[in-house]
Amino acid sequence: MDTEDSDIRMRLRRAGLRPTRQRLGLARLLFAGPDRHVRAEELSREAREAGVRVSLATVYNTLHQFVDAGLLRRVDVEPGRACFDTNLSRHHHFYDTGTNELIDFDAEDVGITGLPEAPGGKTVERIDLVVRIR
Amino acid sequence: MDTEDSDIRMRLRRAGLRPTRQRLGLARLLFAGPDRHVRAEELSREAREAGVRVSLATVYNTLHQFVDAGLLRRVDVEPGRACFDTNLSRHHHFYDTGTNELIDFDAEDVGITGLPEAPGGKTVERIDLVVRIR
DNA sequence: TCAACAATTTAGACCGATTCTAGGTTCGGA
DNA sequence: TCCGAACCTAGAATCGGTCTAAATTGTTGA
Repeated sequence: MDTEDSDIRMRLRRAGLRPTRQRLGLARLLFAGPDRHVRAEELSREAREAGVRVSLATVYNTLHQFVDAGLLRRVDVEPGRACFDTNLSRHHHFYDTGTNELIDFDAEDVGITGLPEAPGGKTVERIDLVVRIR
Repeated sequence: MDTEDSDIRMRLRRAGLRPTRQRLGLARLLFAGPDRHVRAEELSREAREAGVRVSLATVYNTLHQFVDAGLLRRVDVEPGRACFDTNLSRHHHFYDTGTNELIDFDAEDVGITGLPEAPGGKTVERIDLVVRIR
């Protein structure tokens, strides 16, 4: 898409990131289509298959820059490897401990009561709910 | 402690684990004193300092065996490394994203409503709540 | 008690995921 | 067009963790 493309360019610009060939190629893979969870190695393979020439190091760099820019969210549930989530809305996760699959669910309907104050006068940044299923 | 020691011996026995010098030494480090969070590398260092001769491989093996035996719980919040928790009661965690520190809080007072059904007819194994603070 | 055998431990090799390094490339403004 | 900063890259290095094969140690039954 052309509108999508210039949208991405603008979001990168706003984050102080030059819209390079590599970043645009990866962004297209990430943001075309529905929300998804992806790992670096996997995205690297997809890029290769789609003819986007980009090194693995750049895939890692780009994913982290996108997280810092608020284009992606990082999810830590699996031990020893990072997962990146294109869904930026308030949501939580089911985590299937058998298949290692992550499934989003909307946070709007979820209510959490009885949380204690954050210790040491710290500020709550985010609340992550992981429902482990089997 | 002597009573503590024979208690640990018994719990290991019940789990089908021989109470070896290494396992007893690590168990003493883990379970003497208040509840704690610990990583393998750290426990290995503590053992060395306490004069408990045990290889890093055995520390890893033992931690996993203790988790399987229900003596420890594994916590996954930090990317790329496992943390083990001696607190077996129902509780959740504050996670200080600045210091990487984990702080327990009781789950008894916490209420969670509006959770969707587990997808695919799966069973809910556990619900982990991580309050990220800064 | 002790032989015998399974469980355990170990050093060190190995692994996958990720980061680092150093040098070459490209972008964008003057 | 030229320059400097931002960027990309291959390959080395690192990190947490696992595996392997051989030595050691518990346990058990005679």
